[in-house]
Amino acid sequence: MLKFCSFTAGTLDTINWTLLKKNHPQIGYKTNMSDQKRVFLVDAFALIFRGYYAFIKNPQINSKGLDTSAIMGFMNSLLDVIKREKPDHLAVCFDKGGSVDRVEMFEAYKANRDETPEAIKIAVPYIQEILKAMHIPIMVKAGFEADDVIGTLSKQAEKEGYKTFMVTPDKDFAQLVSDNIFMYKPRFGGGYDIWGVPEVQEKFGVTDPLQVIDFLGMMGDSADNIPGLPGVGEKTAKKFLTTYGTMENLLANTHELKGKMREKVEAAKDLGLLSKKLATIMLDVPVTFNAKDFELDQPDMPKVTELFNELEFRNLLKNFTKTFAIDTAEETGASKNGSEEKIKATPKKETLIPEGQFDLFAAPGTGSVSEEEIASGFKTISTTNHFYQHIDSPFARTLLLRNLMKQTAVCFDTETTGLKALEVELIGIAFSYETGKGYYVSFPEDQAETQRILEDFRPFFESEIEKIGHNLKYDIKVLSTYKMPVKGKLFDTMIAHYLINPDMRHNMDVLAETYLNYQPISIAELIGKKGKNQLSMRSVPLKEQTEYAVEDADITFQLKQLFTGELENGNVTKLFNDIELPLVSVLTAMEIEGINVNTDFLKELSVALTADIDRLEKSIYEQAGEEFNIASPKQLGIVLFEKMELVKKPKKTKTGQYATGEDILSYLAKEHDIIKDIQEYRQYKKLQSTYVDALPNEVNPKTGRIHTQYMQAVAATGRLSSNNPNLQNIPIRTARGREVRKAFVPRDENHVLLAADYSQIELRIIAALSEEENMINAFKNGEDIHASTAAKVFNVPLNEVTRDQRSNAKTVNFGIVYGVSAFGLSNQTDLSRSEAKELIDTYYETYPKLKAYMSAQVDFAREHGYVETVLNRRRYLKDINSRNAVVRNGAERNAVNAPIQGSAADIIKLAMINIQKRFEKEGFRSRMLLQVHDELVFDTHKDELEIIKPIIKYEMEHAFKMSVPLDVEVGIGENWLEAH
DNA sequence: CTAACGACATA
DNA sequence: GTATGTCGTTAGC
Repeated sequence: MLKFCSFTAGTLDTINWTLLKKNHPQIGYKTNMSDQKRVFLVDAFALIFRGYYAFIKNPQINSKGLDTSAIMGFMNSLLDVIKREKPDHLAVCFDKGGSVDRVEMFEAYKANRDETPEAIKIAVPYIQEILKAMHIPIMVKAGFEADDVIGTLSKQAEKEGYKTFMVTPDKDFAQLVSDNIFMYKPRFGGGYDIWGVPEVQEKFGVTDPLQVIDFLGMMGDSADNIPGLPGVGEKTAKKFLTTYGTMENLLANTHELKGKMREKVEAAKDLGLLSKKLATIMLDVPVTFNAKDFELDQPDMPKVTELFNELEFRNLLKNFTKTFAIDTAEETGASKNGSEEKIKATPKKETLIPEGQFDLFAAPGTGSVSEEEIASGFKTISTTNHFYQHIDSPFARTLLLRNLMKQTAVCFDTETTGLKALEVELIGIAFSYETGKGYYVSFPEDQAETQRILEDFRPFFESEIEKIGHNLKYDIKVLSTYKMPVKGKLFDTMIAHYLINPDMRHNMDVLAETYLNYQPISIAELIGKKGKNQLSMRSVPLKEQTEYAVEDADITFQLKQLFTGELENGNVTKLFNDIELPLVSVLTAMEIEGINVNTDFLKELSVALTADIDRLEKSIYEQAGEEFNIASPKQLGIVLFEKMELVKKPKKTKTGQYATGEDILSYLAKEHDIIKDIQEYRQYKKLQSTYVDALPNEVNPKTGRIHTQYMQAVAATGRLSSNNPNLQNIPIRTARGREVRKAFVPRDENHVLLAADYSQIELRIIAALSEEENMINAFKNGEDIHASTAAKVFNVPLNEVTRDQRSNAKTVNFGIVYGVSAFGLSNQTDLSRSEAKELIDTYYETYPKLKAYMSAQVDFAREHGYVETVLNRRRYLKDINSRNAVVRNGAERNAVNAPIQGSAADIIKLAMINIQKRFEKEGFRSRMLLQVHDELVFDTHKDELEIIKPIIKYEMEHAFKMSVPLDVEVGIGENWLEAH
């Protein structure tokens, strides 16, 4: 068999040169400029870690629950190198047992690194298996780090006349760079940078790459725990290097330094020399560069295929086979270059649309795969044939509408001037109803004209045609400000994916990359990063607006086709169609409605709070004997525990600060009166900053009301969440906090606020699901469940239950829902650890079926990899079979909690949909305003009060039938607090 | 200017 | 022990 390296130099030159020019016009290198032989040494762990963290927000979990992120990341990088470079010599270097020498020198060396993530640990054996199958040599030397192995091999290869490329993102390697040794730094998402001597000189401000060692020694490296010189960072290190050249020279001339810096550096001379040693890559590892061993050979295709299949690396396998296929083709002379081969695989269609010509009926072409795609692994707009048309004349709009009306399903996506749906202006709407094809209708700044153009499309929006979108709630809200209703069935790809995998993120960019292997134009590229200097979409040229907007609609349209099947696979189609999609409309209506807030009242409240805060501040300063920032946990910790020495052994947080949380302070309250003041101060500060002062700023100037946003695809259990502002965490527990609720008032004097609460819904659900008769009967008899539990657990008559007993029973009842542990319970109550354990044991004896149910949930999760709610909403628990007990226990608590919290969420969502339906059917003037997990709040017209009250109660109590009755308490008042 | 952290508000 | 979101401080870019 021939090898990769058997191509003619000419062909390779051409390909690589084009790639390089495309990605790095500033770099003059090619990896194979001369006839010199090339060897690539790959730093395995660095690439594995990098790959793992690249996927951290979106871990790659295969159907067996294996986290393959690290393997995938590494293989992508490796394959990318092979594909680009066709190296003739290549080896992959691993660490084994860390560096014996360095640890001898400095005990803390790499000591404070976090525990290696599980996914990385399991990755190594897989990767080594794959490498073996690919016939790629693996270099490991026990007691040495990969750095040292690579360093030694590079220098040996250089002597033998090779050009060496060290494939690693780790800047430490810069010290090895020479005329024949280069760093080859893979970039995220494909591409790479090559650092030769000039690059190293520039990046580190050195004349000789060896000075990189001095540089690292001076500034230190927290990842490797190289201490460095105190007070010396990047800037100072560069300055020193320019002046002194080396660490030794600096240390010999410290008398030239000034002030504090001189003191610090002089005191740390030994540390400096040690740091330099630690940063030095060893060049005398007992390994030998034997060119023959490193020659790249043909992979064992069946074996690699088997491994990739096992890991479910479908795209990677395709990619791998493709790389390999080109090579054989070239060897046999069947094809001269890669792109020709690709074109054959996906022939171009005949339909060519002349630039600028208006053609609504054109079929999209199919693209060839370009070098850029090979580079990043993702398709992009420039590698994909597409037909995106800007629509800007009345005639074109007429034609577009005519075509839209012929469809059964159309995807649309609005472009606007910002993120607040109810305050933005419409800039454009993209439509797509066919893969690779779409249209962009743009709107002028003149709002009257915008309204007129939009009216052209009213027949479409009001039609029964299915509307596809990504986060449709946003688009519908924007259109509502132009009085344009959106009717017909909806399909929201964001919500579809939320049901397919609730633990993932659902931005369209991620979905496009994951499901379509396609990287969309990034919004940041178009209008800049958010925050400062971000441009409006209006400032983007229409041509680019069209490409960006229609691409989104096109992708969304394609995702819908895929997700229809995925929903079916997850058995959540019904949940999607019957609950989540109808809920989109309900939430849209609630958000548009908003709630009335008495800002004058809040202003008064703020004044009162300020007075109290000032008083407490003075008192605290006096008792502490100094002024400091009480809001800074860091400063507060020092005052309490170093200056005042309130306690012998203070608790520390994970970052080494003194812990000053509420639980610690309550415990300390008996030690000193200052604690009480601090607790009060904290409470009032929180109230003022988060609620009293913040809420008035959230009032929409047009409506005079507060419009929260409900996030429907965030909480992994199926709950909603609320933000901008969060109205699901308005205070209620403390007297002072409760005042804030008085600010939430009815829309006018003809209305009152109505609040309807499920009583103990989660406990009722767990009672019903577990079929625990003892608990079910207590609910059926309308007993106080916590008192009833106390009576049973402490074996006393119901009417003799003490307050403490009830309180402890209540804590256990809640704990059960969260997945109790004795440790957690004893923290929450004044019980000791063993008392807590005893209480839990008795509890399980009292309610034996509860225990059985919980175990059954865990078993189910272990077997199927997920748990589900009463409406089949799934939560996947990848860690349920983890060997790490802490991680596994966490997953087990989720297995118990998710179905309960999630079923409660399902039930209130059902109730909301049914209530909204009846409101619309009967034409009530009352409105549903807020949802707070187990509570709904309404603006109720006084005339409708008596009709609506029983309707709400009935719909909530009968939303879902269980063996336990649901109970809803309804309250009415002139503000939210009164309504409770 | 941004991100991480600690603290704390709710169900 | 579950699920969230927001604020002020602080460290790092």
